[in-house]
Amino acid sequence: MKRAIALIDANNFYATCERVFDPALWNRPVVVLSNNDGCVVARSAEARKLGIRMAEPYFKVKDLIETHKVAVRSSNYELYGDMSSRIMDVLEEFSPELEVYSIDEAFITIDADDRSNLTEFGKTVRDTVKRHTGITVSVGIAETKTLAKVANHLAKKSEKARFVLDLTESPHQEIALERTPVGEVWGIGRQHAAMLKSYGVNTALDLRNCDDQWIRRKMHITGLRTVHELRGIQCVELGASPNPKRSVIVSRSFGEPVSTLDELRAAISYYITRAGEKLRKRRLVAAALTVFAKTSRFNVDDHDRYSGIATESLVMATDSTLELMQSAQRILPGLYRPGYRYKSAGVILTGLSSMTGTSLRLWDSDKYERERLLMSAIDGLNARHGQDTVRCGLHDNEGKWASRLGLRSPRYTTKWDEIMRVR
DNA sequence: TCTGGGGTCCTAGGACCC
DNA sequence: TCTGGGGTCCTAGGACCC
Repeated sequence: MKRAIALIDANNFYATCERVFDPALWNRPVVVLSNNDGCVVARSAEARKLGIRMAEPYFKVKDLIETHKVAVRSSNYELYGDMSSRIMDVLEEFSPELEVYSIDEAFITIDADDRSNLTEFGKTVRDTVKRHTGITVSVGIAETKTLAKVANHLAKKSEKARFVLDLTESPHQEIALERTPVGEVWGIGRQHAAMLKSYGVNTALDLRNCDDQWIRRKMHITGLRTVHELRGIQCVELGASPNPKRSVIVSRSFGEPVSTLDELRAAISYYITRAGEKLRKRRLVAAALTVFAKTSRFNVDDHDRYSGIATESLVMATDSTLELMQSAQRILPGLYRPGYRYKSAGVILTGLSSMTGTSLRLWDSDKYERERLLMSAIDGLNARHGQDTVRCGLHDNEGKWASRLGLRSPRYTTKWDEIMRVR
């Protein structure tokens, strides 16, 4: 049986989520901002046309936004996450093999014996997702993930083809590759794109025709895989779903810069709390913890720039917020340097493995068992009464470091008191 | 004044071992 | 003064992704 891969990717996902719950936004351009209201991370088609670019700092486009009455929202990840899982539920019905690649896209494998039907299949997928969730998706179909990405990219630009493109037939494939700038290929970032262009490799087709040895030398094994994928040779397997996570990261940039160790302690406490919740939700334990704090990367003067990082291996892998917090507070002073204005910080948990009970603890097992009961009680209370109703630690939950989230829409689907009202 | 967050994979280089 | 070879494991940092 011949198989093909389809990439399904939501169009302007965050902006469309906002519109689904606030139909007045359909008549206006919409942008969604990142945490701390820092950058534009999603734009409706109209906002895109105004020249607002992806990842552009908000303050740089504020005037443009006001002039054109663009609707602005802070990120509402609870809402987007919930909409995302609804889309994935629909996709799962179309294929047993589903890889959720990001919040707004997924790969599925499909039976490609009857090639004439692939475009129709794509349209059915798109229509069904639209009907069940209100979200429009694009569908790109090809022999490998990288080619499916190319197909999806072109499908997005073609409302006429109703956002579906099948590239399994080779003449279409050549034309598509020729129209795709090399920097738009999945896996080719800014550095590699610039390098390739300096050698006259400008399109995806040029890249496909490059010499293997040369690619290996210039872009290592990952670059070579990309080139093979463009030739239709599958190198990037469909990930098992859900693929196990290798790290948990919680980091934020601060509302305002902070300078004292105490303020950093409070921020790190908050991040550890979030990280512990993530660990327990995924039923994982961590064997090592990293803490970092940095000044703004936009500081011009070298003397104003600093980035401190420290890692500690934990004697026993843990998911206890208390243990993680003790470790983090222990190593934080080692990376702190007075005299800097810190603009962001975070924690990284690594050495993850699944929770298999506590019987392997050689010592402190009673204490750990008590902490586990405590954690699950706290998680339960917070789930019912709201985040941080009960929390661990000595530190204040607010401060200059807290992020700004001034323009967030209600969490319509996950919070009872923010549910939509129909008058 | 104001510039996101959460991930993955790969490589180089150091520590350490026999 | 001369100064192996092969291997593993760990970490830091780069490049990339959405």
